[in-house]
Parts: sequence; C-alpha cells; structure tokens
Amino acid sequence: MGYSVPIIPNNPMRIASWNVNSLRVRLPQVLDWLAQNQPDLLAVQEIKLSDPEFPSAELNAAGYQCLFSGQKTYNGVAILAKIAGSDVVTDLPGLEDPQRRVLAATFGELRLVNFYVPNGSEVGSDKYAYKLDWLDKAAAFVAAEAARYPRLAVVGDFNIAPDDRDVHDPAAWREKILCSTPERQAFQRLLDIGLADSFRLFDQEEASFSWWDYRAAGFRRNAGLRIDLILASPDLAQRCIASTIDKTPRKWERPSDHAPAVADFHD
DNA sequence: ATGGTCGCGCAGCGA
Repeated sequence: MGYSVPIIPNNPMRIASWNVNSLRVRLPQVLDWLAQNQPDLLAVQEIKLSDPEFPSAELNAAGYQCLFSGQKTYNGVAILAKIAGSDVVTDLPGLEDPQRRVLAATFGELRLVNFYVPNGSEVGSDKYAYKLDWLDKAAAFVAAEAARYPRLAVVGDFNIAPDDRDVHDPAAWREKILCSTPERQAFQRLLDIGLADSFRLFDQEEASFSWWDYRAAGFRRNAGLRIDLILASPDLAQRCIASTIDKTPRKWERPSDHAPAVADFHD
C-alpha cells in the first residue's frame, strides 16, 4: 500500500505489416514469425499467388484466419488475423485496376487498411504516373474510412520513404523513386487526414530501415529505406505503446527484402 | 551511368 506500480496494459493488440515477396516461398518464415511474435493481425503484401493457391490450411492450423486479394505472379495482399474480419474492401473507389493492392476489413473496434502502394519504377515514367494517381485515390478512400472508423490503422508497403531520416543516403536518393517530392507530398496528404506514422511516436535508432535491396549487399551495409509503415488515426495513436521494425527475418536464409513493421496498442 | 539479386516461370519483366 502507498506505492504505485507501473500500469502494464493487459491485452495489448499487436498489428504488423510485412512485404513477404512471394508467400509461397516465405510461408515457412511467416509461420515461424507468427509463432514467435503472436500478432493479432498481420498484413502481408506481394503474396504473388492467386486466390485458389492461397495457403489457408497451413495458416488456419497456426491459429490465423485469412482474408486475401490475390493475383498470379505479381502484387496480392492478405490479412492474417486471430479473429474474424468483416466489411471487406478490395478496391479503391474510382480506380478500375486489375492489380491487387488493397485489402481493408474490420476486426472488433479496429478498422485495418492494408496497402501495397505501387513502386513507380522511375520518376516520370508511366508507372510513376500510375503511382501518383493511385495515391490520390487512396487518400480519398482513407479520408472516407477515417470518417467512418475512429480506430483506423493504415499499414503496408508504402513504397515512399517519408523523409530523409528514412533513407540511408539521402543525397544519392534525392528526387529518386520512393523519395521524390510528389510522392512525399502524396504521403503527407495521408498524414493530413489525421494519421500518425506510429514509428515516429517513439525515439528510434538512427538509420532504421525496413527494406534493403537484394543487390549490392544492401542489408549487410544497412543501405536501406523505411517504406513499410503503420499509420494510426488519433484515437488509435493515443493507444500506441510501441512501434518497431523486426530485422530478425531479414537475417534468415532466403529472406524477403523487407522486414516486418510491428506496433502494439492498448485497449 | 551501370549493375548488382531475387521471384516468377522459362524470356524478360518487375522490384
């Protein structure tokens, strides 16, 4: 009596996002990572398989229900969840697009939007124009979601490094793809809706990245970018108690080029 | 400026 104890929130909810670069290749790693980290929700990108090929049985056996919007060879997104999701959305309003890059669903109080933002290839290219148009439609969608759902998380591979802290060599990347001003302005429009980049709610080590090029020994040199993000609405952000990048799986044999972003939230 | 490595799928594209 008379002394206080730290308040440890019980039942924190853990949300993670991981570009797995082929779920077929990475399924054993995803299963290991789920077992070790026990997220409530894992948003995955670049599953690179069609819906009939989705490995639901293995993931169900590991305690995860699966929502997915698959595509053969390219793209494809999924949400692996300990509880059932509802109100599933797989397309951006106003964008006719065969590329499977969007998956949103509701889990209890939480609305989760999983994005695989287009890479854009090169500034000024057709793919770059597609990326900016996609981001425009995505912002309108997120604004509508934010208006409907107070507890909103927008996660995924954004293919944008929000600012120079998120770039290993800002001079080399200046106005290059993933770092150009129009891309960063498009990202800022998501923040302007009221979302917070959960990673920046906390002190972080310098040179913290989530993606490293397979080429030129990017990971060994920590020549990376932070492009895998967990954004949170105000109601959710004030519940955020941690936001990190788990580099462990990037060190495994035959890794994805991305590491998972992970955030914890109290009730 | 180029190329370096993966994944898919079997040549070359996308990242």
